[in-house]
Amino acid sequence: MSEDRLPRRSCGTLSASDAGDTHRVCGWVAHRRDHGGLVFIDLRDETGVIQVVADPVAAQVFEVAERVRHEWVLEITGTLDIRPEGTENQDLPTGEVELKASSLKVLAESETPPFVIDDRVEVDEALRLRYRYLDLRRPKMLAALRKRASAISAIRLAAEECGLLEVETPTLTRATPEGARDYMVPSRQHPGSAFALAQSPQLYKQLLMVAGIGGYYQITKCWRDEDLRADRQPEFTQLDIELPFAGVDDVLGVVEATVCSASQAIRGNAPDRPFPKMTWAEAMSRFGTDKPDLRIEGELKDLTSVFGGTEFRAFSAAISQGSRIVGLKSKGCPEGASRSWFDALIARATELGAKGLVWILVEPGGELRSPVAKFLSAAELEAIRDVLALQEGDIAMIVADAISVAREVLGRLRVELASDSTEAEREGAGEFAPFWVVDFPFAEWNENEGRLDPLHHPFCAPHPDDFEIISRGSDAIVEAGPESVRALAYDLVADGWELGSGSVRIHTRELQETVFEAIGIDPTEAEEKFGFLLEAFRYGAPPHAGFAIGIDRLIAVLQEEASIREVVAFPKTQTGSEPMTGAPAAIDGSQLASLGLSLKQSPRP
RNA sequence: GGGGGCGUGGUGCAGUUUGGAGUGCACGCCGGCCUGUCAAGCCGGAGGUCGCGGGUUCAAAUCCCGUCGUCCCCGCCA
Repeated sequence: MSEDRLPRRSCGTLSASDAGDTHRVCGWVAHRRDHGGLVFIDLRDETGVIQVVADPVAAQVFEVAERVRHEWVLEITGTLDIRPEGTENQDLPTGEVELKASSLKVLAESETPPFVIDDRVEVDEALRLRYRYLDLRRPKMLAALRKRASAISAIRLAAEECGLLEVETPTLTRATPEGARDYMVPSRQHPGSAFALAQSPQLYKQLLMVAGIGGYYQITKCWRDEDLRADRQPEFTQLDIELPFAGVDDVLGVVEATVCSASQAIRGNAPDRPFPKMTWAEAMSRFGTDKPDLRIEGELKDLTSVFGGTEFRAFSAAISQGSRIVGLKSKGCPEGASRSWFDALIARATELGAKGLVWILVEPGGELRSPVAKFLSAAELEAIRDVLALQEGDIAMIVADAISVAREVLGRLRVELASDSTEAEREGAGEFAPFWVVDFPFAEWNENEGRLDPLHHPFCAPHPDDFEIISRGSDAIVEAGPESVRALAYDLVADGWELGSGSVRIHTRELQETVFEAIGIDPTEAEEKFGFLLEAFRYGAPPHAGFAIGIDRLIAVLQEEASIREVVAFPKTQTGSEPMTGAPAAIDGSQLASLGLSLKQSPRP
């Protein structure tokens, strides 16, 4: 309005200490309450909401105030008053004061939005993504973006305090032969050739170690053309770290520093360091998964010894075939102890690959109820109660199967049953308690291909204690049992999420070639695919180790969101499309021509 | 590639099991009243291709087949 106008004040920052002065605010109409003779407007900007009062005494202001609608953009100047006694709003940070408008200018009108911009209104996610700019206008979403930014800023600071140098690596790179499918980028200058969008900076960061970088980090986008989940987007952000002359604990220390700084930024507190460690073997045996959710009560227990001399045929037969009997306690069942609930539980176990499932319910008074109770001796039942620490209302689930199957099935049920109950009922809900899973197996048997695959990637160093086995090749690994042959590889886990993984790397050509051989990559193939890395190792590569954290996941977990889409400004749907822009879109004919491409299949209309 | 959930005025739902007139609830929207509200309140009103296509039937939001979108999961994600 006036030429020498006041500086813009943020709506959410006005307080009693600003009262009595004239202020100028700009923002969106969050709500309007028209009392006929008095109009209240809640004006929202990125910092919060301030109540504006339009009084008929200021006729011009009042006339406009009666006309404005949701989401109109206004510039308002007025005096900040302490609210009349009894009209303060405790629920609003600015609830002690209100702006008495002396000037009200409409900067932009708005059509009625497709949904109300309010944290409390639930909207279909497809619609939110279609109008993401309106979705992001919701205070909760803006706060999520702000928390994300502050966490990333804190991470950079922590990384730099650890002496790391941020180095950018190419995102247009060469397709990696293994791992995820690549997003391909055809090149106009090289018809018939294409770049791949980087799945991770893995090889580049190792080359930076050879280059002599004292310690590297990068916060960067990575791309993987795989099917999506709540915790997976086709493009995601990774905190990538690599240290020269470093061992496992050096890396874990740096990662802990960055994770704690992110936690401090978002939650205002950080977990104790060092984070607890658990071996992969322990995670599998106690929880049936390599990313256990420790908030859930109940662990897997091996009950095989309990049934050494059992009369129960299903168990005795299983044991004689080398199967194990594994049990798991669950805290009650959500729908009471109905027969149909247990039937569904058994059906689910079968679906997950078990041959069957035995359940035992502890009834009020302590009696054990089970369809197979009559086949089990009193001593066996009491041993189950004892080993699983069963209490009234608990359910014991018992699976007799190959150890890997029994663990897999019970590990899944453990998580699925917990997600049926509410968050509040979970042990330790709300805590951020990350921990390390260390000593991952070096490789796993690929049933389909009939060969060993690296569990992490082919650049992980073997565990020194298992090096001898690996050096004798794939047959020796298979003979020893792939699960027992370890790599110096580790994951960071929290709340059942894999937040990141890393390893000590191989840094000599000789060992790298040995490892390639052990996992079935022959020298010709190795030369073609990773020749540049092997070549670099000829010129003095330092021992090095590193880690990569999924930033989207870390931030989602820190904000206790179930999906990373809640902490990504413009995420894609589960089918990898973007409802707002319509991406991906058909390729224009002239673009195809300039790339030297033709299509075999027309895109769907 | 596979399993499951959802799709009904602008939004969120109920209705679908057991076919019978587009029936209902809350919010939003439009109009009116209203000077202390704060997701204001009261009164009135408008607004529908029940995702789309096909089938069964005298009759389909409802049953069947197909398809699209979306969410969760399996496979996949070194």
